[in-house]
Amino acid sequence: MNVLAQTEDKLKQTIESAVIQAELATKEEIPDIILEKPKDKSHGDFATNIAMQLARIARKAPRQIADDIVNQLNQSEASVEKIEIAGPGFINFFMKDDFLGEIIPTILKEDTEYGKTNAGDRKRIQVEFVSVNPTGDLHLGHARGAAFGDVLCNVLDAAGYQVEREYYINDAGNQIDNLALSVEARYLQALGNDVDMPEDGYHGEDIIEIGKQLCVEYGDQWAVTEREERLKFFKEYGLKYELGKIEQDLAEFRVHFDSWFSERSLYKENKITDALKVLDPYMYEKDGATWFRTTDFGDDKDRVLIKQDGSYTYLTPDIAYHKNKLDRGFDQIVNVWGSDHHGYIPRMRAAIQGLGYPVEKFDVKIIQMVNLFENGEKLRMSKRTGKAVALRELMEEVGVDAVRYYFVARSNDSQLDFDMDLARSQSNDNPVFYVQYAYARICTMLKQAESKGISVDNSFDASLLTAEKEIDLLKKLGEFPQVVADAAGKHTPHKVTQYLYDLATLLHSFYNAEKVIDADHLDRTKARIALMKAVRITLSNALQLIGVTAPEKM
RNA sequence: GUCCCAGUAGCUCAGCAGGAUAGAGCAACAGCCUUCUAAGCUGUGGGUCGCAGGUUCGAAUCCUGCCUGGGACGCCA
Repeated sequence: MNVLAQTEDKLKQTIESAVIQAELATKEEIPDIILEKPKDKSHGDFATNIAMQLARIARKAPRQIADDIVNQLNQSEASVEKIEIAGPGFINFFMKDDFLGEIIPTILKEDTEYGKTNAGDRKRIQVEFVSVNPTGDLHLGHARGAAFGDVLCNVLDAAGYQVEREYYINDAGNQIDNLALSVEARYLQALGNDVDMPEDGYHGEDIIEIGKQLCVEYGDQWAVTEREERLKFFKEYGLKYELGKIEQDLAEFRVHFDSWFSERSLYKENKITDALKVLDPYMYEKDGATWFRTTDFGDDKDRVLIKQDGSYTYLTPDIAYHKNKLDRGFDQIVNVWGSDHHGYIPRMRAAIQGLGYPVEKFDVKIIQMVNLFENGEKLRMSKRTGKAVALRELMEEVGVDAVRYYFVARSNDSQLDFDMDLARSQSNDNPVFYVQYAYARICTMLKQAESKGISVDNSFDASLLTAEKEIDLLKKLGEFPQVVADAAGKHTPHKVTQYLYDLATLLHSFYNAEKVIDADHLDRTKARIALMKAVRITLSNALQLIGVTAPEKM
């Protein structure tokens, strides 16, 4: 249940009927009533700009309209304590604090469910993310996409969407052939031969490792085998090795998928030719290749589907893949892509439309670059040079909690500077510790209470929570379900991180201002313990959403 | 040349389906531990919201142009 939202809905309805009763507008004319939480506490708990919006319709001065509304408003029905008209015509509402009394019991009752809503209306949404080619290690940029996608899914799930997480495996096509050739070269090198890497080869350490491993397992067996057969085997071997490593790294990063979709299955099940049949009206032959007229759908140039040599471009199976996704009946499919793929969006949008699907179902989240800093200097990362900073390295260096926190703390379309030293530091500079410390602090207090024989059951008198810091905490706690729903609806998981930080700040501030355990005021102690339990639950649920641990002791 | 993202305090970033005096952290400065963990708290200073127009009662937020930084513009993936 969402206590705050209920209060808000009630208020909106009351305002609307006041507007109608004051004959300022008819029911059809009234714009959506917008209630905002003013930044400044002196502007009340909620404010609305409805009087300004009605100025044109009612043909009156906004402040006069505001007066009329206030005169018609049934205050007690909406639990309003006080109303003020301010500025150009804002109506500020100061709510009775009694609704706050419901917050703690709600949280204690809902426990791990607190924060969940049905805002998403059970809509089916699929999020495809990471989908890294199985040709090398996951690096920084992938990790950011992984963290973003994972938290987005968590948030969507909590907001009542039916979420499916999918990883698209590029296990067909050129890059996999290159993998086989690279493995071959490293294998032969491991046997002591002087062989050059292929031009488009993968130079990562991992391929060297595969070469050595093959050498240990098979000796020179594959060197004397016919090349075609050798490459076929190396392809499968390399694929399995790389994919295994990716899956393992992701698991350690606390990222799991509901399905791993193989590009090869598209070939096997003729999905590509099926898709091409549908696109046929938009296809034409030129220069010995087959083109897709994406310009019909706003792309800046047409795209090749079938190359001169008869093979598909990368786009072609990807179109079939997206057709397959949409055929599965999702209300929305979300793709999380690195910023270097943003130019790919127009042609995929064209494909969606060419396939006959509404383009609104297709959404892409672009993840901007990550710049890594250590000792004040920028570290380069490049898969080709083999000097990539791998996710694995990062997890070992700074820990999963810090990496995940930093990666979801920022909006996906801002570039991110990741400071290794800061993420590693166990100091108050580090927001991860700051938030976790709030949780640990509460755990300590509750243990303390128990050891002093103070019962921590759920009976308490909410009316004893009247200190300013207590009211602030209660209001913040009440916002949580809306924060989650908002993060889900706007695809902005970083709002959860922000909320966590704010809640932790209020907790620390409260902690320094008020004493929780006080043998001389047992009733107040019990009320504060209940408050602490509610904060603990909310912190824990929020941390769970971003996939960061909640330590009981630090 | 075209397209995408960013430009907000010294630094890193929120805020951007228009709203009141633009926020946070770090850094700087000044305080707070005989009291539940000082990995904390309290306070002070710090801004032409890249620039210029436009729309509006009202613009950091919307529109246009320009500037700067990053990225993308393959019959690569």
